[in-house]
Amino acid sequence: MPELPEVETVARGLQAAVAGRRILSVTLRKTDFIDDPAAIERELPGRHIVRIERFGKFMLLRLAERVSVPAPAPVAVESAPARVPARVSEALLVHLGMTGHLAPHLPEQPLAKHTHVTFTLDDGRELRYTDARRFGRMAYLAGPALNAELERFGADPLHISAQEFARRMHPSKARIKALLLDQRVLRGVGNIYADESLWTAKIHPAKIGRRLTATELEALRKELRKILLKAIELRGSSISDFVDAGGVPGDYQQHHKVYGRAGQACLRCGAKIKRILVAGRSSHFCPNCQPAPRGPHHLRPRRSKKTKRNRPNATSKR
DNA sequence: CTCGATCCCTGGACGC
DNA sequence: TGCGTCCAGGGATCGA
Repeated sequence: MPELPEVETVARGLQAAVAGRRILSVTLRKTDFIDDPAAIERELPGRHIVRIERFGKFMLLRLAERVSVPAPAPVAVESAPARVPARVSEALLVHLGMTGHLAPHLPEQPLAKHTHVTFTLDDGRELRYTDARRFGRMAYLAGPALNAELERFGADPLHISAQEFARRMHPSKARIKALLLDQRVLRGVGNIYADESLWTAKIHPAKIGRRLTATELEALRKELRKILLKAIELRGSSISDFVDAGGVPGDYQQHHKVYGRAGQACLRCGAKIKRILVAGRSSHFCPNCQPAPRGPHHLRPRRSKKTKRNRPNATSKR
């Protein structure tokens, strides 16, 4: 369930483990979660991984500029400025989706099931990406395309100011849960931390953004930040199979107050925690501490759907 | 603009 | 033990 704290945990692990390494070669297997597989095969071999950053739920593996043999200038023009190569920022974007893992391995370690990408590193190890459900995403992006991609996303919830938070949340007619999950508004919040922060701030998930008071908005911003920082400290929540880059699970799931506790007693007031669908996601809340907004349309029970699926194996673009 | 619905995908839980 | 069904959810997309 990689959300901001889990991705931060993995990014820190990778920063310690593989920053500075050079990629020697790339092996792709299933590629339907990769924007442009050929670009990865073409651009990554030979490149240094300068550092690993988190951007929302993405990891950015920043790549060093390609070492090019400087062609001697045929004519030295005395007044010409020194030829400075244009700095083009380049990165490999990795989104872990629901079940993605990116971690270094020794080459003799057997390939885990669903290993779709292997980067051979210059110290002999392999950086492997596995993702059973392939809800993740991988893309090589450079220059304007990289900037354009990053600009699609909203503010980092760890660093957003009170004013900016209110500016993004308050005018909206959307439900607060939908706003928290909308990566164009805030980048990095997913279902777990949305529910946890709404419970702590005592706000009903179906409340409309513009109906939140200034006090509620600020409580929400502060609680969200506090919860995310605590979760980072505990290396994330391991509720399915999340592990960090070293294979270690996180501990924050021990601290969940509402997520996954439907039917159990609210830890504040003892009322029974409910679960409803808001913005298409199961949302856990205390009906007593987080009173429903006015109107009958806020308390739909979760539907039980039945769907069928059939789909041949894909091995191309998205 | 915002909504729900639908799809993608697989492993795990559960009922029989 | 095995099979069918449901469910998890981030994100894209589509029509209302």
